[in-house]
Amino acid sequence: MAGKGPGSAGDVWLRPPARAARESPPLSRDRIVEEAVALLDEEGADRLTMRRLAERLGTGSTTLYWHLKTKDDVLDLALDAIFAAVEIPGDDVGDWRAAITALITGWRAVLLDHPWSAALLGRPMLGPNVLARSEFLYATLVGAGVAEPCLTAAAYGLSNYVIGSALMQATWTARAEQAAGQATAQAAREHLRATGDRYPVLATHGPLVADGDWDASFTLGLRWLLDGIQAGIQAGTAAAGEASASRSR
Amino acid sequence: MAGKGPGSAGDVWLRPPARAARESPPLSRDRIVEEAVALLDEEGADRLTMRRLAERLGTGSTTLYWHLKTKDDVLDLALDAIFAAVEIPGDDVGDWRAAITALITGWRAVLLDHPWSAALLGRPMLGPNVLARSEFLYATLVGAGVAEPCLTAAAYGLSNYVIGSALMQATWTARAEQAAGQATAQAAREHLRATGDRYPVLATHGPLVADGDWDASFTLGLRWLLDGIQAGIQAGTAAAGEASASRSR
DNA sequence: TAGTGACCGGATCAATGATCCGGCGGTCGA
DNA sequence: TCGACCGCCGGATCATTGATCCGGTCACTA
Repeated sequence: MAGKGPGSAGDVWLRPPARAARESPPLSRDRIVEEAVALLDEEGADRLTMRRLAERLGTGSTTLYWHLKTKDDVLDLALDAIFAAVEIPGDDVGDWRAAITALITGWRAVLLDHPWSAALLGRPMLGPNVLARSEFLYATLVGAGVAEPCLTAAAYGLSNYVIGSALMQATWTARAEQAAGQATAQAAREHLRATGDRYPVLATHGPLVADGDWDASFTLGLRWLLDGIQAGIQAGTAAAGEASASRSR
Repeated sequence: MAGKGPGSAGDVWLRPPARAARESPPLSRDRIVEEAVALLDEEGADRLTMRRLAERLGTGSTTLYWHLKTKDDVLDLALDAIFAAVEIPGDDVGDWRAAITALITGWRAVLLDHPWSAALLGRPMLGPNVLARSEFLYATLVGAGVAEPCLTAAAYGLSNYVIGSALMQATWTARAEQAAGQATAQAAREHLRATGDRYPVLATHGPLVADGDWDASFTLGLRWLLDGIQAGIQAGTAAAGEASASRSR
């Protein structure tokens, strides 16, 4: 009743302190994204709200919209931000297989470190961090001699494989501290056992019966893909050599 | 003003017709899911709301909650429902590679036919349709002689590969009639060209510069995986034979 | 004929994404 | 030195959405 309107110069105590008197810097886009990642890590994707994010930043929720257009921006930026942790192999690693293995492994580790990221993979990833790592992937493949029919297939295959693997594992793996995942996996096991007569092989050999070694399976599949790519290189060079030989003849 | 309260027996014209007089059956869970799939196909995932779904079904939104517990139920059921269209190969197909190729290809086709499904892959898939196809996958692998270290890796690798591929392609592919996807891809190309100096290889060989042949790349990667699995079989039998030989010796 | 249970929906609630519009305070030019 | 501009902030508010309360209708049965 005493107020003359929103933000009117009422009692000093009701006004926010001057910007200079605050401890925090003036809220950059980077700070928002950083806090968003922290919030996502701690509470999961469905708990990320503009209000909650603003609260953690000590600002009003509407302020965020000055730095970002929509909530999707936050998610896109957060998704790209975590890829900064993926180390791009230097020139000191051995062959191209080692380099790609290192990159893909790091990619996977990041996705699993931030389980919420798996659900966001269904959006265009055009951030600088992601692009830089894709650039390295392509460059390494090209440097290894992978030619165009196989090049796209190799890059796609590797990317899709990591993404799919991380998505699946994040779906099923229960972070030790979170009970929900455990409950889901447990219920799934139960469900499978209950209907075991309908799915005999799944009930015996399937996943979930005893969650296998994700890492080992991933590594094995990755090796298969790399073997295939390598075979493609040799076939390509052989064909090229053959062609040049026949041409010179 | 004339009404005595919600649902009170006012004018006949205001009351819904008797159930028997209606044309549609009494709204089963199956009918809801069927309509949900149609709605998702036509308008996409973000346009699926309980109200809109109920409206299409000619009922009130609250009625849906008698048949389903939450909206997630709708999504889970819809996701499983589309897999009914994946044909499980019969015994007449040739070797195990042909059978698995057929299954995986069908799996992929379904995911691409319903682009909204890609975004839902991050949830436990325990529906009967999905389980039946996973059962077939495992059974075929076991029948082909894939032993346990490779079995999990093979099943996971194949599943993850399809899922990742479909997710990526659904993200980037523009349905011809939808402008949004075209615009995104176009903007992405533009973006890549603009920052081409930072990503030289991507700008030349990368995707997006000229969207490659998704099908061919997918097929190639699938062949690599199958080759790896096949090699695993032979190595496994060789090792087993060796072990038994050394044991018998 | 009275009662039971499957099925339906208007009104309503809380949470959320997004926007309107006004306000502060530092800075820059005159 | 002063006043106008601009980058930055936020209270109040709106529309939408998922979900629930509670009462109503109807077919069927005893």
